[in-house]
Order: sequence, then structure tokens, then C-alpha cells
Amino acid sequence: MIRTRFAPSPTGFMHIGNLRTALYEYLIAKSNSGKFILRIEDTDQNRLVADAEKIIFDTLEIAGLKYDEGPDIGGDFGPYIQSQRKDIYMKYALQLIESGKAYYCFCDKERLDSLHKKNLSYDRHCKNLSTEEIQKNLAAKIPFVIRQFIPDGQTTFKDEVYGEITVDNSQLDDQILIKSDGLPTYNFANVVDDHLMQITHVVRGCEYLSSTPKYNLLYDAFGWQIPTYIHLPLILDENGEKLSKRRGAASFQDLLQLGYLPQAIINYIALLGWSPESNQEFFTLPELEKEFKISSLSKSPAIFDLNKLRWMNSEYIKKMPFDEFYAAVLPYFKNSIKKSDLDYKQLAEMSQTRINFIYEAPSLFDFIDKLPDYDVNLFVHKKMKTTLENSLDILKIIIDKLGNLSSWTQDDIKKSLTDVVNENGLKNGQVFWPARIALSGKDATPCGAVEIAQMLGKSESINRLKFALTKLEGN
RNA sequence: GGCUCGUUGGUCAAGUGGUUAAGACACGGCCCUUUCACGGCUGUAACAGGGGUUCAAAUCCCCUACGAGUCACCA
Repeated sequence: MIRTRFAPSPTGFMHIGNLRTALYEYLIAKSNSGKFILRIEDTDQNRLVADAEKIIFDTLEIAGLKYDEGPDIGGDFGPYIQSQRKDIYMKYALQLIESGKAYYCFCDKERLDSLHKKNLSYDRHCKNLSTEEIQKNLAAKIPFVIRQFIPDGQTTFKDEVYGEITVDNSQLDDQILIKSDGLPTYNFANVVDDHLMQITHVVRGCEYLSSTPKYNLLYDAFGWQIPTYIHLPLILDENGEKLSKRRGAASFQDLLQLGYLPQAIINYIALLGWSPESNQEFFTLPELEKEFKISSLSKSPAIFDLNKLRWMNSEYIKKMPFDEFYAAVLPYFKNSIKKSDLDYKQLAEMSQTRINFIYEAPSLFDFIDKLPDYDVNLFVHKKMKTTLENSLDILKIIIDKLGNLSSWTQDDIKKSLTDVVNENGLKNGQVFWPARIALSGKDATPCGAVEIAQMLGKSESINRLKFALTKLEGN
């Protein structure tokens, strides 16, 4: 059975690249009836952030990535938090020392720094300490780390995405397995846990590609079975650089805050680095589970295009069942529009195809509370065949006609305006265009003159039409 | 710098020796329409460069260029 794991370190926010990794791990497991496991990698005590775990739980929850085992729900291979597994790693590290695959190192920081300055890798200064020296140092409580001994030769591994990769072991440092605080390094904890948790497919960003040989050397040193590796290409920002907080949205939380819908985000990032066999581009999570194939993962990095995400978001808004959309948008209308006798349902209907984000809906109707300052030239429209002159004349007729209306329904208003068209031998646009401009003061509105007049009410409508008259006359 | 990986339109991408080199976003045009949006139709635009192999190369090989990753007691 396939088992994958998502192993974030609790840094306090969910990078979009990490979320995609989690998504693919989830999909690889689920598309094969496997298990998806969550493991928290908190071995760096210097980077602990409060509530960071909660953000991970919440993100996966909102994204719909349900894990089968994890810190908060348990499982047969716990604990699922690395800081709670400290003793396990030490035990395995000592086992490697026994078999000569690892060794104690007592070198201090100054010594290491000086090597580093000369661009040298670790010189194995402590590799051949005698047993007595080691015992003496340990007894004297000299701080130590445990290093992996990298043998000569070459290491080859196979990645499902990148194929076979061979690296000369001379490129590899005798890496630290156990730090001087007694906690394991990421690489070591990762190998031990993936083995103990019976992870079959190791899925991670390709920044780990070059350290993979070290992993294999560890698996070999233990005599453990090497997992299937799946390295994922990077996600870059619009400048082709790493996604960063500075340049806007780098995290899932940022995107949510900007108004992107979780399903739209998931759908979009699923397509960054993977493509389906068909041309389908809208996927629910269950559909992804069905369609996902490791073989159609891409090798080259992808640029995160907010533009396309925005489009996808607007598509998700359009697809929402109306009641759901209405419930989501209603609070925004109530908070942002002062006029209270409005038919919010109608506003919602008019909004759904016109916005990229739910919160944008009220701004479509900003002309209701206050007529904006507008340029008189808005009345001129070539295609509508309107000019400053005929707009003035026509508006006079409209004011007259609407002023005589006793009932102010959309049907009544529409009939009146249509009458103006017919009775004066005009084109629709010649009446409706100036009316809408006068009523809204905007060249684009989410509805026509009739609806706007009805929303504003009779007296406000007449006022605005008369105001337009003075503008045109003063011209 | 060493090592490793990558390179199809502005962006995401299909493509696994023979195609008019898909599709989507963005951009332009047209239609629909009392504006805008939606919807429909349509246009511009790509195999990084150079050598091979082959009857035939975006697809295979080599070199170059460019980009990226990595070389920590970070993950």
C-alpha cells in the first residue's frame, strides 16, 4: 500500500509551494487507495513559532486535504511530532556508530568556521579518534555531534520525475545526523521517520534533489529499503524568482485574505507542475484524486500567475449555486451600501458574473449612495448615437415622462422609457444611454437604466436627471 | 566556483521521430446587448542557439548560452 507524508516544519505560515507538495502527496496516496500522513518536523528549536501547528492543521482542513494519521488524530506509527521522538533518533545514530557508518565529532564552532571560510568541507578531523579519547571527551561533557561517514564512490538514485541521477560522493559532506542539542537534523530524522512510518513515496520539492544521495547512503547503512522518490519542480513568482512574502502572496493565508476561494487555489496549483490527459481544467478534489498520475508531473519550474488564479476565482464564483453566492455576498452589501431598501437578491444576481472576488460586489453599486462626479462628455456615445445636444433634449422628455409615473416598478419605468423611444422615433440607446449616465454617473454599471432608477427611487432619480440637465445646459 | 537539474508563445502547458506544433490565461477584433459583464466566434504569438544521427527531429546524441537548485549543528 502506498503511504505518503506531508512533513512541514512549523514556521507559522503555509508557503504555496508547500501546499502544492501536500496536495500532490495527498493525490498520490489517494489515487492509489493509499494513506496520507501528517508529520511535524520541529527539530530546529530556534525556529519554533507559536500556533504554527494550528496553522498547518487549519490549512489542510480548509484545503480539504484530510490526513489519515497525524499529531492531532493519532495513528499506528506515532508520535507524529519529531521533537517527541528524540530518543528514537539517538538510538539509530548510535547503531550507525556501532557499525562504523557514523562517528562522534567534537569539533568546535571556530574550527568549523575556519574550514568553511576556506570553502572546505568537513575534514574528518574526528573520524579516527580512539575509543579512549571519545570516552574521555564524553565523560568531560564536551559537546558533540554525530556525523555520517560518506564512503568513496558514486551514488545513483532514481527519481520518478527526473530520472536517474548520479552524484560523486566527493560532493557530499560527512553530514551531521545528531546536533549538539541532541536533536536530529532534518535529513536524519526524515530518513528514520520515513522508514519507521513505512512511507513508500517520498514527495518533496526539488531543492532536496542534491541531498538525496545522502539519504540513500543512510538507507543503505541501515539496510533499509529505499523509497520511491518524487521531486517536484519549483514554483516561482512573476519575475522568475522564489515566491516571497515581500512580493505579495506567498502563502495560502495571504491568498485567502485577498479573497481567493480555497477550491480555486487548489485547482490552480494542481495545474502548476501537473497536467491531466484531457483538456479539462476545472477539477474538484475527488476528480483530481481520480485523474492524478505521477507520470504527468512536469520537470521545469512554473511561474505562479496571479492573473490566471484571479480568472479561475471568478469562474468559481460563477459556478457557485446562487444561494451559496448570495449568502456569501450579502454581508458585504449590508456593510458597504448605506441605502437600506434594496433588493439584495437582485444585486447579488447582477454581481455574480461581474466580479473576481466576492468582496468586490458592493463596489459595483457605489453610485447608489452617492452620485459620482462625472464628465459631461460621458453623454456622448458614437454607437448609441448620442450627443450633448440630443441628450439634453431627450433627458427633458424623460424627466417629464417619469415625473408623471404614479407607480415606480421596473415594468413601469421600462414602459415609460420605451414609450419615449417609440413616440419620438429614437433608437433605444439614445434614451437608455443618457438616462443611465445621468442616474449613475458611470460609463459602466452592472445593470441598466431601468434597474438603477428603480433602486434609487423616484425622487432621487428625478433629481439626478435634473442635475444632468444643468450639467448639459451649462456646457 | 564544483556538482545536479531545467529550457515549446508574455504565463500555465499538450506533445515521447512524420502534427496545419493542441488547449487555457492575458491581449486584440467581431457578434449578442439600453452600458458593463457573461456567453459565442475569431486573431496575434512558441520549439534558446549551434552541430550531429536519420529519408524524416520540438522529440535521440554532443557542445554552447541562459536560468535554477545545492554545497549549514535550516528545513
